[in-house]
Amino acid sequence: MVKQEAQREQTASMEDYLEAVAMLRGKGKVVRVSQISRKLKVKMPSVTSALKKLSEQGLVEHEKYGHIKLTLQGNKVAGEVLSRHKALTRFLTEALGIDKETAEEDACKIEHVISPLSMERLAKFVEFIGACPLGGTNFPSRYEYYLEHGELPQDCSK
Amino acid sequence: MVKQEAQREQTASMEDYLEAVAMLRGKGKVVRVSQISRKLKVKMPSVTSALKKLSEQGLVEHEKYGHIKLTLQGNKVAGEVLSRHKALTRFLTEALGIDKETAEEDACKIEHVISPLSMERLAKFVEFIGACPLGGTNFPSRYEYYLEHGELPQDCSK
DNA sequence: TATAATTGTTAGACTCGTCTAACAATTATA
DNA sequence: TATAATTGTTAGACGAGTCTAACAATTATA
Repeated sequence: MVKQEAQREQTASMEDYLEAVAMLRGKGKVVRVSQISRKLKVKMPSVTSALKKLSEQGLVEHEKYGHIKLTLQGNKVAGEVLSRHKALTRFLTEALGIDKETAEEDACKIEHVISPLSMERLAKFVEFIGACPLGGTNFPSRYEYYLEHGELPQDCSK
Repeated sequence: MVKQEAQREQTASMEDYLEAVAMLRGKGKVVRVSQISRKLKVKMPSVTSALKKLSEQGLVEHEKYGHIKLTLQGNKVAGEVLSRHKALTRFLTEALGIDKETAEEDACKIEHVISPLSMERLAKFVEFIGACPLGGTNFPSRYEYYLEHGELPQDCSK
């Protein structure tokens, strides 16, 4: 059995690059340095150098002038970042009523610094107010109920 | 009339130093390099060098081996950071039920990256769920009402 | 008060992530 | 296919922020 590459914590920047690759790959086609550059608003040499670093860490496959893809490991990390991103965006738009663009920008920053606990609670919070428009009194206690039991209190109006 | 020093955007680090000075000053006494060092978990030379930079920007007064205090300008910036910090902490503890320690840590990070719009909405959100425990149906529309009119809908149960 | 302990500063190294300038490869097109 | 346009890479500079090591000032104490 081969020893697993140690799972390193990534910096905000490196998480951004991984996330960008995942997002661009989503939109069909091959991922290009120029696209990442545009998306992250950095110059191409910055992308090249980031990809080199991520390759060395086994998170990305990238050969000169060639295709860019995430390894299994890289995919995992990117997926985690992406899921934080999505939950944050939902919270900002759906709970706080922030416009899509600002929400995306904020999510892009906060996703790198928020703790797992807060992240999890935030996601549950979004689920909760989506599912339970908070009929009846005492919102906090209903939310607590949801947190504890994992399901909505009986008297949630739809 | 003397030309005002241009208001510079601060980095997360510099905001941390300003905030630390404001917080430590709050706890009575004179602010010391060693305290800031402990609070921010950096070595003393890092503090010295940050204070030098902030002095040059007119945000802090600090002479060698001497006292450390915020200028009017510095006080303003620190106050803004601090208020974001407090609102975020309240949200995390009161709305999401996060423990104080985690909430503080997260607030310390998020305060540097969140947009003014999201910040304002978050603060209002905390106010809202504090004031209005969300009796009646349809939480989002009530929150909208609050955002638009600046006061609670009539049928908020206390 | 002499000495030890603490606190603070300076100098300089290092990492990270960005950039520009120059060049190389690839792709599109005249 | 020759040439132009685009895309990508390399090399090296730079700013920000941290650190360690060495030294200096201040404060506490024997």
